[in-house]
Amino acid sequence: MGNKVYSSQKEYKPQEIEKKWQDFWAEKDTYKVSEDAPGEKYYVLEMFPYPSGRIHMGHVRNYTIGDVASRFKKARGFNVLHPIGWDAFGLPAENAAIQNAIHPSTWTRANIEQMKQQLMRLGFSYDWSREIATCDVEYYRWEQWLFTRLHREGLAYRKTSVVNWDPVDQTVLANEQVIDGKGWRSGAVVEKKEIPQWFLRVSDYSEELLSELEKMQGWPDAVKTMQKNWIGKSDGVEADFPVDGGKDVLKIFTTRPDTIMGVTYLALAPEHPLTGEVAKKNSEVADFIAQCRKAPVSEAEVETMEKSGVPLGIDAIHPISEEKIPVWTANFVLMSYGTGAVMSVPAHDQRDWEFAKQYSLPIKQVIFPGDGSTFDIEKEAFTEKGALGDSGWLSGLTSQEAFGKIAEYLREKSAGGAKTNYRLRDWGISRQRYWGAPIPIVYCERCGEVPVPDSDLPVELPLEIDIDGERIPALSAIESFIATSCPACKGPARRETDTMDTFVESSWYFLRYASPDFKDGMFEPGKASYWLPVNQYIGGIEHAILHLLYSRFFTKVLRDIGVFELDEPFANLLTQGMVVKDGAKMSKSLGNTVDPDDMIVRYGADTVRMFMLFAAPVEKDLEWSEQGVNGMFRFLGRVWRFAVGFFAEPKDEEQIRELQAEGKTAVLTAATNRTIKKVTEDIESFKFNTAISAIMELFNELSALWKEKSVGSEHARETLLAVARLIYPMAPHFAEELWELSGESGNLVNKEWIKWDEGAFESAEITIPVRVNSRVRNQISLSPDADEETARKIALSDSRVKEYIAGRKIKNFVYVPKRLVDIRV
RNA sequence: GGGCGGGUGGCGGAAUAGGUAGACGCGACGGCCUCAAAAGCCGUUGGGCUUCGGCCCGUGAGGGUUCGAUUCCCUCUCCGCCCA
Repeated sequence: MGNKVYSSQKEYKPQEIEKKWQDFWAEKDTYKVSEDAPGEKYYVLEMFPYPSGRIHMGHVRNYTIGDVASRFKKARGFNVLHPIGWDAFGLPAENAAIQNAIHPSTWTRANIEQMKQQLMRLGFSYDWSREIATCDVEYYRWEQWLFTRLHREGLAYRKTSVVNWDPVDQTVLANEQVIDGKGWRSGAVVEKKEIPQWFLRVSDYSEELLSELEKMQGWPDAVKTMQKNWIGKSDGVEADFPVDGGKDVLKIFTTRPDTIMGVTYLALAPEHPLTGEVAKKNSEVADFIAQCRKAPVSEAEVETMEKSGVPLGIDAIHPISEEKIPVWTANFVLMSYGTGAVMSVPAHDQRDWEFAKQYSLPIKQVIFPGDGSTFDIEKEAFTEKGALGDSGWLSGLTSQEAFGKIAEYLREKSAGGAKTNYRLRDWGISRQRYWGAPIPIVYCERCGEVPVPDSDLPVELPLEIDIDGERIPALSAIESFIATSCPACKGPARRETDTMDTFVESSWYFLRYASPDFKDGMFEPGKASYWLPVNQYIGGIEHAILHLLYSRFFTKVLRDIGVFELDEPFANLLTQGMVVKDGAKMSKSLGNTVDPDDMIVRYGADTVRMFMLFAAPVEKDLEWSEQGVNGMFRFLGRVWRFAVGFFAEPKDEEQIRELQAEGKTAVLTAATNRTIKKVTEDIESFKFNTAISAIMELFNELSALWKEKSVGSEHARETLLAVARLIYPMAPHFAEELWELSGESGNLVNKEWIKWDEGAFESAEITIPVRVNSRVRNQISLSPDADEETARKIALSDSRVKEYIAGRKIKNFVYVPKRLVDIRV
């Protein structure tokens, strides 16, 4: 480049420098990568953004972390893939369309353009040639293709199910989109509704999704625990309770089969088919069902709400005692978990106990404390395990023994047996919204549901539509879209009008980056094999469960249907903390957001990046502080002015001479090498805050030694260049400019990582403290490998140490090499 | 109710195979520069005492192990997140 126009600038002007380097990088296609480059591959990925309009500080933090990792790995010799794209389908685009009479596509594309410019202004090292947007037809067509394969394999199926229905947004909500019984966006009270929906059979993978977690060393324990709890494996027993005088059999699942002799009633979910059957003749039951329809459906809320129920007026036969057990329906039983029917044992389950007390149902104790003590069952349920009593032939067994015996007995009787249950449910992917990928299914009166054949894909989302938010599903308004012919019989048919959950797009985008323009499939297998798995994935903890679990599921499904051989998509995962201000997460509703662009204009991207990395450890929440940002700007300014002065001005005669003999050259060299080692190790392990403080310390030392003229210019230069190279992954524009100012050849972006010399800081003498009775009394100098005898001699001859020993007898002497001496008298 | 994480100066945070607590930065205070301000520069900054040499206390509370505990163990307490 040779453009030294800025070297005359005494003041640090990040805006000019940053523009210059961003243009340079773009012009040279610096970050474009291919599979045939030298070096081991390394795939760094940050969770792609939803194009909401503008980048927020959470993005800046996320992408800065990824950028440092990416630049660092590249300098370390890896062939680094660092892509970005857009999670471009979703409800906000549609809401914006309704409010502002703008098409979701137009709105989304404009946002992408704006946010892309913002990302570029932050100097991120993305390979923009791989940019994808999930609303591109060429993207979602492959998702549709996959859907038809899943359909063929029976992994995508349609069933009627109870859903959380948001009456304002007119859409189905996932459980986690229901907060306190209200829609997360609309705030409307959520209702229950039964509609046919498409599901993906995630539950088939429960066991593998769970057991693989054990092997995933590169994931935080917190995330693994959350997924484990979400999958919710429980070992128990399934038992059949035939309905008295009928053909129906009620299947129940319990993790406490040992309490089965204490069952005093059964409880069915209000949505259970038998409950519905009874309701036809029993208005009390019918009223109860209607009432429950308005109640919350999430497990957390079911737990805290008031329990209620009504008897169905029928009995079931206990599979072991053959006694008649009354059947109730109760609001705390979920149709979506287990079988929608539970056996109630008030004596040994607190919830059943409370329900029994409320409705004066019998409480029968069958488990007794193992130590022979007594327990007052009238006060609360006895929920611990123990010994069985009052249980017929099972009496005397321990809870543990009874588990196996009962499972075996039921199996022999063909009335149940041991069973493993998972809390994880199949993934409902139908959304009644417009702005999403159409589900590629055609309904034919003769042939039923028919997947769209490959030759007819993609099923393009029609762009001519008036979105008013009234018509739900939105696509049902477009007759030209719906009306089609059956791919099988060519007869008249109608298209599915639901679109897919946007989590479907984000479950495989990391594969598409390997070959974003591939025309013959989701991705080019050879390229994907080269790049995958993602070596380092970075994103918010809020995606710990759904996104990460679905992506793992997709990866396994692709493997099992023979598309791509991979078990787990993300080798290492980093979950960064939130950006908070005044103690709360930055959000528009709280009005505590800070616009990254404002900060870039005022301080420059390098300062913002550095502040983000410095202010808190990556996994913790980061408290935004403009004063902190300013502090970082001041630091960069100090380095800048020092460097400009150093490189531009003639060196003082005295400092041009090397000052090895009488100066502090060795001290500076040692500090430089020690810092290179520390920063390297810190960046490797994502400890950016301490990496930056180490760089600051080194610079402070350089600056002080230079000012007091105790180091020569050659050594000062060495340290200054080290500072530039160490700071490069975090503040790349700044570092490149310093490098250019120095007159060194090339650019840091192509330069390999700086090495250190261990010998430079293993000095001949070190200083360690001497403590007397646990108080530091003085420092002594000795060789790092001095033995205890030597250390003792030196320590005891120290005058201050002597003073504190004061002739007393030494009771204990401890010497920890390189650490300290501790004397007890 | 369960699981996970955490409590260190006025603030963000350093330091844990047990070994000089408070690195680095923010803020604050004092000074220099300036007509003034901004920027910049220099110095002080955990608390209490001090004969200015230092001394004592101090990492949520209490106890334990140890020559030595922010770090390990036990009890308690408070906060955050996830799940129920």
